[in-house]
Amino acid sequence: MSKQLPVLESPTAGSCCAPIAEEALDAVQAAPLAQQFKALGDPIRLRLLSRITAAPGGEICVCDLTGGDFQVTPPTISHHLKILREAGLITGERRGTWVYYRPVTDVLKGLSGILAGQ
Amino acid sequence: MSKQLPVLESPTAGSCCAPIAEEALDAVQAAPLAQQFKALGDPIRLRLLSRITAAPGGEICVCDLTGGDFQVTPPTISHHLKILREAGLITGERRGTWVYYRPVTDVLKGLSGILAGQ
DNA sequence: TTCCTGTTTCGATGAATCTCAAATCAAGCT
DNA sequence: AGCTTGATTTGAGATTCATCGAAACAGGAA
Repeated sequence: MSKQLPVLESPTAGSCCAPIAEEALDAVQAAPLAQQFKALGDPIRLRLLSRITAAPGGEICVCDLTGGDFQVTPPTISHHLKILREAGLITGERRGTWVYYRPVTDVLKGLSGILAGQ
Repeated sequence: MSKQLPVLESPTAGSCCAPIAEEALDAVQAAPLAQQFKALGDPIRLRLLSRITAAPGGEICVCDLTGGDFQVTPPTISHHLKILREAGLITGERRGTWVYYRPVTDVLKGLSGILAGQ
């Protein structure tokens, strides 16, 4: 379910993507964006994404996440990773025993652009 | 409760603010950021913020929000505006009969920078 | 094959959230 | 004062979410 970010076409300045500052969102446009921001709206998920994005090599093993200083059980970690995955913010891949996650930078940059005001 | 965004000092590249790509967030740093992203994680709030940010003159009257095409009652609109307000994303001011809201652009740009990866 | 470690899914529970109707507050007007 | 309009707050109902323990699944090693 790798839902792509519906980057809004900017009718005026055709640089990148229309931020909320230029034109009001309708219900259809707002729904997927809200899902992505909601995925970011949890301290644990924000820290998980932070760890994934800051990881050297652009990816991180789940074992380095569950063993971390998060005060939650592995099932909870997995639950939060799933929400980030379903929002399209990260992707996961199993290689042998371990599962590796990496950020979807295009989606993150898209959200950033929407917030930027340009 | 106009909570300022705790812009993270970047120890390495001292350009603006440390995005999640550079250093992992700890629990203390993540909490206020999560509150702000959570405030964005609702379609109605996203559309409200969009309307506010896109408003000519930089502000908009609540009467132009409640009368809009949102399929919710005025109390619900007011509830969502309060959440955006408490997250520090907008500010409201009463001038006579009507209440006007405007975005807190610094906070929005701060969130954008955190997502941008630089 | 049988174990063992790592990860995800399932089921349940308590907390948080969204929405509305009713009540309350704020400001202007008669 | 009393009345009207606009906006918020309160209280209640229904839904969603976060978290856990237990179970199931995936892959490697003995």
